[in-house]
Amino acid sequence: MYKTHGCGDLREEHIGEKVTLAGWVHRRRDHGGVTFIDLRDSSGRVQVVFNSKSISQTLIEKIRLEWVLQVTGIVCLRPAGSENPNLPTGTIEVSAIGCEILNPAKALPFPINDEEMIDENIRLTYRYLDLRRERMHQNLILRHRVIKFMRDYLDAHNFIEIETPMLFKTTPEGARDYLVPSRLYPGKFYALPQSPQQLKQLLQVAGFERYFQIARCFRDEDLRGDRQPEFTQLDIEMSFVTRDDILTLVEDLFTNLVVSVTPKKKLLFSPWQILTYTEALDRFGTDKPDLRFGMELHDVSDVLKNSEFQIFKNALIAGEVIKCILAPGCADYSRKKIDEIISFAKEQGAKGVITLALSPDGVKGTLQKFITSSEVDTLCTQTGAQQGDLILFVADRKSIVNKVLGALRLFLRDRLKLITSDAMAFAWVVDFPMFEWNEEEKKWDAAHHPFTMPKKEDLPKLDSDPASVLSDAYDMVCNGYELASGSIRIHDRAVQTRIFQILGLSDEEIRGKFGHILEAFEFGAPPHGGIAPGVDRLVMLLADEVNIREVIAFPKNQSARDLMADAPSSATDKQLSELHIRLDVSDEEL
RNA sequence: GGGGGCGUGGUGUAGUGGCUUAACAUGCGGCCCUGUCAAGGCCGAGACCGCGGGUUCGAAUCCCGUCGCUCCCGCCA
Repeated sequence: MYKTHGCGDLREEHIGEKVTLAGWVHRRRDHGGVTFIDLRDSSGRVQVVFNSKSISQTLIEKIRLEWVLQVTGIVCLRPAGSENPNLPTGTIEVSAIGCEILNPAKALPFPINDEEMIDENIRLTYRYLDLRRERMHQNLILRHRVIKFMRDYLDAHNFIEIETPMLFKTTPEGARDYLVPSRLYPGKFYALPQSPQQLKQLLQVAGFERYFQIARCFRDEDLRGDRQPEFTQLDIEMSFVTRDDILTLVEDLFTNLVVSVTPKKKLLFSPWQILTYTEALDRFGTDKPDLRFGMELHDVSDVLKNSEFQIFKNALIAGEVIKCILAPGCADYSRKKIDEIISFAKEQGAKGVITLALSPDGVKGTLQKFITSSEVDTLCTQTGAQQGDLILFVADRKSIVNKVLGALRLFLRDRLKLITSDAMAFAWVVDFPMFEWNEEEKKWDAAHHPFTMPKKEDLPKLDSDPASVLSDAYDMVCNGYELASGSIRIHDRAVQTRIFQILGLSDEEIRGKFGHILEAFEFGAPPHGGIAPGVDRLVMLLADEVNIREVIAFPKNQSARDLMADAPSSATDKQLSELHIRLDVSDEEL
């Protein structure tokens, strides 16, 4: 080893010891006769003092930030008054008696000893330097602890971790697959898994009643702050369980994880709330509500059913709804602030936002002239609106109203700073619809995925009224993010085949794409179900980050490129020819 | 595929029609300095303001296009 101790591990108990350290120059303070260097390694930092005649002064003067040094010295108590209370090693220092430069460093493209926000382009190009920074170190250490906790917990609960292949099979449903061309089979492709869904179900057929995996998943869709093309799930599947068995286990896992890994986080609900999908949409306008604050949506179609206000009147005649949220204490909002709200709502798909301000000198806003005082009274009673509140109405189809007000709720959350830091509001959303109508392709899509078990009581409605069929699917949500999605699965060939048919797959496609799993169901498949919490998103929340790139060592940028390695990149003609691939792109595109 | 924001020395910012020979901090190079911890002091190098076109007597600044990054919508079973 190049070192006897970690820089950050030295304490007063080491005083008098001769130690050898190795690490990076975090900061240097050159006073001419004496030079201080803060040496950093993965354990932390310590101040090294160079004032001995035994070390060449010209050598020390050359040293710059991020050079890699090996330093031998004596651990000393710092002179009285020169302690640094901001450093765990602040009461001691290492008086150098020898120093070797292991590797110098060029001038850095951006500072490492500083948490200044740097352009993402540059950070990602020099990701290995970005990761040297304290914040990224802490994030990746946190990620490690989270994953270790999951493994330990599940191991203690008799789960078996099993790896499943990355090279698997493309499926017709779901996200766009990443395809991998096959050299040995011209014109054929593997697909990288969107999730190990089928494999974990087949492991249940195989008798592994409690399976888990820290599983990498791939989806070739556009990126978002909380979406990367490859991401990590804690994949869990269990046999002979009902929905509540899984919810109970996962709730216990996550509750203990947060308490133990990030004790400063406060769990707002224990036990967690359980909302139905319909309830979540009605009350919060989304199936992944942020429950850290109230500001619920109110359906006021009834209160305003006799309104003379043309927009409301027309909406109600068309069978649409009028819903509102209250912006507390915003009755005095200026035209400009209200315009910001309206333009945000329009981006979300609203035709507009109708306002009513309950200001001390009477009601104001768009509705002022069109609302009776008894309507105002009823409105206040029903919504809890108070003097000083601004009421924001949207009238439209229910789905649009929910989407817009749900987004507006989050907009106001940030604008009005409504959230307590460190709050974690976990909840379950259950009873999702089985199918969603795909207007573009005029067919039914699986709302969760096609292996989800419809609710038993809804099975008879599969043919007559697919829209009303609910499924045994559930989401875990937290602070406005979907952190996990799961379901009880179908384990019966006939039901599974029926679902594929409703989704518009031909018998041939069903046989070709899913024959293996259908056949497996005929060999004694146990009832089973599972869930897959997203590791990146969870760590992101625990690390107080707003982008999952911050908790992934080498992420892609928003255009799905790796700026450090410059991927994706061209393949050679030889590679392509071995893969039996001819390109259909112009030279400029290459 | 669509919309918003951003793009100025290595980095972070200021400058939004003439005061600019583009400013400040930090980093970089040099000199001084024996107790600092974001050390300090002095000196110096470093950006034709993402790129292309236009308006104007005059453009970092206004307009158009384009590229890149980012956030959002679509998409994400």
